[in-house]
Amino acid sequence: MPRCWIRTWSGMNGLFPAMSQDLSFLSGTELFCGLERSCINTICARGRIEHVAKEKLIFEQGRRAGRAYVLVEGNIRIVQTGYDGGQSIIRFIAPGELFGTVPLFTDHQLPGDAVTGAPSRILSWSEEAFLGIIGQCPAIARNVIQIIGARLAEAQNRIRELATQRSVQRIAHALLRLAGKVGHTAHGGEMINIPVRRRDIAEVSGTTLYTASRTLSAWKKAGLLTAHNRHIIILNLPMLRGIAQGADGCSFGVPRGKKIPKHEVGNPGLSLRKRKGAAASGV
Amino acid sequence: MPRCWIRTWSGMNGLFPAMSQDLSFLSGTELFCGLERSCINTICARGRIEHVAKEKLIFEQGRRAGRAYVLVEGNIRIVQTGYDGGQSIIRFIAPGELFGTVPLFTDHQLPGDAVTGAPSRILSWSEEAFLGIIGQCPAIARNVIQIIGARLAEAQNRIRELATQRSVQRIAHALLRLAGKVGHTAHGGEMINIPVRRRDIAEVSGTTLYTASRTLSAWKKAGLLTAHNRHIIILNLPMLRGIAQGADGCSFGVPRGKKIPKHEVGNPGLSLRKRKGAAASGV
DNA sequence: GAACGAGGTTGCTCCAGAGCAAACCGGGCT
DNA sequence: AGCCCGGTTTGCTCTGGAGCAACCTCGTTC
Repeated sequence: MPRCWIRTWSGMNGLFPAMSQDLSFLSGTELFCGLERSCINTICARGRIEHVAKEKLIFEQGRRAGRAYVLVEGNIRIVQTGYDGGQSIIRFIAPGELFGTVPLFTDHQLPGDAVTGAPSRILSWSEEAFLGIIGQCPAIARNVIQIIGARLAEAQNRIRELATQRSVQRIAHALLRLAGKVGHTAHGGEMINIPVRRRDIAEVSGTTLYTASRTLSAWKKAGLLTAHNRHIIILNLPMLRGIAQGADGCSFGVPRGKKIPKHEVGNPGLSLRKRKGAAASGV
Repeated sequence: MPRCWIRTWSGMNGLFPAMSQDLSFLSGTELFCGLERSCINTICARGRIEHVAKEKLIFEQGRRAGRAYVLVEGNIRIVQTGYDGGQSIIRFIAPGELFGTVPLFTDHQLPGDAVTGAPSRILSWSEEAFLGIIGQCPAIARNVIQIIGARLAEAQNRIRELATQRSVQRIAHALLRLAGKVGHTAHGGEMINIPVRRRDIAEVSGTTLYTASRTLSAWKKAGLLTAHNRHIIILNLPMLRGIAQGADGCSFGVPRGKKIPKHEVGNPGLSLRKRKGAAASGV
């Protein structure tokens, strides 16, 4: 886990020129994929590095987008808030990922708040610098298209899920996506390397805190996963995949109030009337 | 309305080289925006034009993406189908729009079926040709990023809507988006220039045929819109916007079975307990 | 013009899950 | 140690809207 070794500032301070930092891992990231090291170094030198404490705001929804960001270390969530407070987590950003950059190409409106979930290191460029880089380096332009394209495909999958699946499946999908992104085998399972609250789960999967809590409780009880404070470890990945696919499995439909009639669990019969369904697994 | 003057073939036939067609309007479209005419002509000459009858499949979900398409005339819907039949309309394509192209940059998996809703003319390029064009013409590359970026932003809005709004608001949003895209003032209202079935409405707004039908019926009854066979005309745009914003307005909450207790309509009290809410209007 | 079929409407039932309240739990700070 | 506070759990209630069935409407075909 990332450790916070700098925590003297309150907001976004601690600027450094991006050189002489350990940025070698960048060559494997989505944005720099396929570029040669020297090129990456040059590009990095034109950016700057910031250290940010956890639970700090990097940028705010609705503000004018003016920089391109890459997360170097830590994690970030992008949260879109409705005019009356409804929130939805657009995505979690893991190290190596680009963020806050798309609106540079469109309406310059940042689509959500970016909030650190852990002490983080962020590399960023001014708009001019980034556009310059893109102009000079077609490989980066292509990578940007690829990144946005992949996110669009994922978003479309999420839309279909929200429209046609029930909360249990969506929560399963959310966990699987997180595991795919920041998963890390440990403690006999796949551990999600970002501290997530029940509320976060709810906001990525389009349900409520309560439903998320109940669902995870049920899964915990069933041995599908464990969770110590904000950390989730998936113990039975195949089963979770099954649930995500709509194979309601064995009455994991979250026990709620009314007892589930206990004639054999094998094939519940009721609640099998799934709604509609989902397709080609989400990205 | 587009008229089909060629209808001799059954599937995707009627190929023509893209020259000598009336493609002048392309200069105003998202992909070619900002390019000079001569450049557009050259690019078009490298593509081909196809005429397709209505309700025909242009490409199929899951197939390998191999071409970049621009709709010249007609309309198309992109439908993503779940493994068990659940469907969601990813988007409607209006003349001038790019489609089927994003996966060329990612995994080459087409995200849904493309189906014509009217006789259509389609301009398209092979993958190599399109990549060549992009490589030679940075303005096009920038336009592609912009197009995908805007769609991503819209998708994120839809996600939040699905997660936090109720069906009535989502349906209102869907209609407003359609009106914004293919709207055309006529018959004393804003007419949606694509024939949409109730089922289509349901599939863009993430609800069911029944709910969509009930909602539109209620609105029709309230004089908010009219609909002759597949054509919808919005008569009261501001009111519809209000509903989309969550201003539940005056009990347009779809009358269903139980009568709404009729103490003053002014401020219903109940059903005011909106769920959560939406933000900065969807793209 | 009769028959057909796709689409639209509507009554009825029922349940998934939203929403509230109250209790609980654990970590960090004093 | 004890308190505080954010997060979690869970019982209970209530409703939006899914899902079915029956029926209606209208455009197309024979």
